[in-house]
Amino acid sequence: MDQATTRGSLLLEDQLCFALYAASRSVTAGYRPLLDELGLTYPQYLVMLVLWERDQVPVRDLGAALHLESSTLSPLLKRLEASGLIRRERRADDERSVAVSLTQAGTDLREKARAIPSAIGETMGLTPEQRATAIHLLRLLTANAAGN
Amino acid sequence: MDQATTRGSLLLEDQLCFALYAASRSVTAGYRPLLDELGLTYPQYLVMLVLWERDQVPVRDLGAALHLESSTLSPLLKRLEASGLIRRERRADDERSVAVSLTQAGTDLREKARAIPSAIGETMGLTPEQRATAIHLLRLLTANAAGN
DNA sequence: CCCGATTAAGTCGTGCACAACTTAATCGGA
DNA sequence: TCCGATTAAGTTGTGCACGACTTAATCGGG
Repeated sequence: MDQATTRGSLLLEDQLCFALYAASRSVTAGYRPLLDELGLTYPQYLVMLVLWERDQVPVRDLGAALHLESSTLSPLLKRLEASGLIRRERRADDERSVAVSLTQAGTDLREKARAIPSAIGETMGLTPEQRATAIHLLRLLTANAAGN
Repeated sequence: MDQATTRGSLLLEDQLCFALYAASRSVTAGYRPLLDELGLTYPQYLVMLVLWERDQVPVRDLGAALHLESSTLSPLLKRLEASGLIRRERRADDERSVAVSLTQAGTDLREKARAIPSAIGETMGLTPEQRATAIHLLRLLTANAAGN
């Protein structure tokens, strides 16, 4: 590692932040052709992942799981509802809260999505060890930046 | 590593892609208060980084450096021009190309930006070794996903 | 019991990000 | 030389992402 990486360099190529930004967009671009076949965008896919794990999720919990604001989720969920994959209903016990649940079409889509993680894992081309290291470091980054 | 990480799990928490997505947004959020003081957004800051390295850059080269389409850069550059930091001029030798250059204000902003990388490095809180590993893995990911 | 504080969801405005397309200039082989 | 192909930049439309704000429901101390 040269000295430029250890201090106030303004060189683009030195920046972890840029590597992160580029990698994130590159990976979501890799998902696009696969998700197009399911009629989903990448953030919509993430919402579906949460719902396939646990149905009947309040918008609040979706936001907590995905680190997204209600101002991002509300329109996104409207689009998922319009495409027939989810339902949104006010909870009877707390009228402030809206529970998101899967329709039959949303439940069925899970099977078509099963092939995606391994297909993506393929294009990412990391060894399991590299993958584990990457996840570890990214979680560190997320926690540190957020916990500021 | 449990077996869920090695195959078709649809669990959100297993996904490298989500860790990447969350970390990227988390880090750019960390930049926001610092960049607000310079009147820049994060992608605008990346453009300025390129220009501080090398002035008189064609839009095409900016796109190549940042992996961005002209449809993203054109409006962004208009906003930077409107805020007085850059100039855009058609090249005389090739009228298709537009060269982007710094104004005096754009050049001066560099000094105010010098403190940013170390401040961010602080909030990221990785050791130099972790940082190098992260950059290495992210570049691998970017190259593999793009080279598909 | 009530009212100020908190909480959940949503609206609005701005700025990316990208696909599909358009416009205009340059290139290059027949 | 000329014209079809390529290239550079920009336009348009859709969908995030987020800050600032609004609306409505619930909470909780006096």
